[in-house]
Amino acid sequence: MFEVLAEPNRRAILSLLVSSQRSVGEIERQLRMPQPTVSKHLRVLREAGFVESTVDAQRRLYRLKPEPLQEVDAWLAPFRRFWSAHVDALERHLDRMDQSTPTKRKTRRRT
Amino acid sequence: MFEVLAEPNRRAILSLLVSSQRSVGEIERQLRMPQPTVSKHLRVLREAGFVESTVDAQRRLYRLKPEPLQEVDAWLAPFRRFWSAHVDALERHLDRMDQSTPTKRKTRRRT
DNA sequence: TCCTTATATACTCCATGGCGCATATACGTG
DNA sequence: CACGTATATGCGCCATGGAGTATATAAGGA
Repeated sequence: MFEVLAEPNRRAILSLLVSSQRSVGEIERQLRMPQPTVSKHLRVLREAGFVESTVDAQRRLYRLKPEPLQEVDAWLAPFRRFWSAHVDALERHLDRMDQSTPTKRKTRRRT
Repeated sequence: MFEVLAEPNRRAILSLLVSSQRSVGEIERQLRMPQPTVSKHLRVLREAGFVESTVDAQRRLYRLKPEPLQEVDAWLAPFRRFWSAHVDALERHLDRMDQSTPTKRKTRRRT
């Protein structure tokens, strides 16, 4: 999942599709990348469930599927808790930097 | 950034650090990976700003830094809008699947 | 049917990156 | 200062994956 997103062109395709579905040719033109490249990346995205396609004459219309990105979002959840919990920690940190009153630290942090 | 996250061991390290900081040895033991591997991944994570370390005798204590993951979170934002907007779209889709009344589609989709 | 458009696939080349192993560096301790 | 512990780095090997080029497949139109 993250490997799929690691490729810049693929992220570009996803970002392009977020507004509306597109044909391969449209993606090719808007992102200025060769057609085989687009098709290959679409294949990867499709097999990973990031996009799906429907046939429209000779065109294929590709559109986003939410699930994989939702999983990424879910993976991020614990870290979101982490960084919101550390808004306070920053304050505590700044407090700790106040070495001018070096009283014995009582809230000692466990390792 | 996504390339850094593409590596499973690195994600494991991050997930481990979310609860508290750890030394290299602790990570090594808890994730059952050889020490050079841990150090190398930590290097990548450090250079990408995902973690930072402080010296504690011969140990290095590594802890999370929120910024890069917050960027990932930010990248995800437009897609979040997309999938919440498509709760309705799902209903419309199911509606469209009702092929039992195949009248000429009037809401023809623009490309 | 032939030609054009649209998309997918096959193949080769090359760069990148992870791993294992050995080794270097740094610090604390007897 | 010698030794053990903790961590970092260097090197060689190998697999993976992206780019480019050529070609295959499929559908529409004259």
